[in-house]
Amino acid sequence: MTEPRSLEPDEWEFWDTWMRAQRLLARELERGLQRDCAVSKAEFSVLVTLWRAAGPEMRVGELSESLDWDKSRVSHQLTRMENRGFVKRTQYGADGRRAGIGLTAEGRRAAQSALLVHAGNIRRHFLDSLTPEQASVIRAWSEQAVDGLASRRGEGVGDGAS
Amino acid sequence: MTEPRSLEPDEWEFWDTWMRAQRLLARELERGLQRDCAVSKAEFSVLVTLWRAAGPEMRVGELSESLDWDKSRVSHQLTRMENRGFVKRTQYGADGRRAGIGLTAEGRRAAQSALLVHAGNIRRHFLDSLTPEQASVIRAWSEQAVDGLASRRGEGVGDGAS
DNA sequence: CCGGTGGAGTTGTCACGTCAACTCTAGGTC
DNA sequence: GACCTAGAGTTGACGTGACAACTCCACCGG
Repeated sequence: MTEPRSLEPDEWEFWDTWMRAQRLLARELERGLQRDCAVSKAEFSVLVTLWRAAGPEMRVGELSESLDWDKSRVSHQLTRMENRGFVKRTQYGADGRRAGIGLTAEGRRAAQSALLVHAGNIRRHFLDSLTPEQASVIRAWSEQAVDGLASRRGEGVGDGAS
Repeated sequence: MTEPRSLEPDEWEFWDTWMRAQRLLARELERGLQRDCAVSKAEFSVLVTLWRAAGPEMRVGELSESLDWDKSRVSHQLTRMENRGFVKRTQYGADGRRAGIGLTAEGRRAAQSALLVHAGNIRRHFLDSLTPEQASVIRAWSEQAVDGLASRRGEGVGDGAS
């Protein structure tokens, strides 16, 4: 009974609609960001993470973990953003080559305005469309889904034994 | 009051968790497909669409519309899949160069097995994790979101004036 | 001092996705 | 017939994302 049986038409339709909704929402938000701020979704994530960070600098590893991105992905993204002038890499130790990552002035400016625009779009396209009941149900599902799926990747949750 | 004000920390957390859940779910499903069937998400979409189609052939335009993908995206994807041996392009008219798209035998085989595996994964990671209440709320949200967002792209819904 | 091992970052390669520019054909219009 | 336009498909450039191979340095044991 555990073997995969195909889905009912009803279930397929549910799944399709759900995926489609996500895609449309993501698309809309990305377009908004691109149109109003000339910033991509990936750039936005990096900008905001750096902007919200405690200090003026972050290490690539921290960024990678905080974004839950592959390290190489972060590195590639930083290269592009360095070319655009949003971030700069600085040396860490004397001769060590560990790089610190910091926002440039333009990066800070972009982060601020993008954050504002994005917040507005999230509110308009998502939060405002939810009834309180929907919000609480969806919130609950999200949390349980993250728990269930994240633990599958060895993130050290629910390890149990000390 | 319509001007974008930033989100409350509470709302940001909600949004982050929700996005994270989607990302993890999508990642898990894509990995499953890749691991068990050696087929990517994009390939899967094309395979299934062609497989479910009425006739043995489809036009690029139909595929594009059915998937809600850019035509150039479809074309690129078909080129890759043609190289992999999943689909083939055939000529349409005598000398006209409009291409018909069809599955190869291997494409049909891949479509079948991928469909089965994917269905199992969707059930395991998504459907089975939902309480009936969550299912109905999420379904309702999806539908309303698709309506709201799709109309924004001139898909001919709710145009009102004749 | 030498070799090994492991963590941090980078780089290369390839698939995916978007946009704009292009080609080819068909169907007007004169 | 010559021109023009519209639609269908393709192509190229570029940003994005995943994965594996690589470089550097630090540390550890001999």
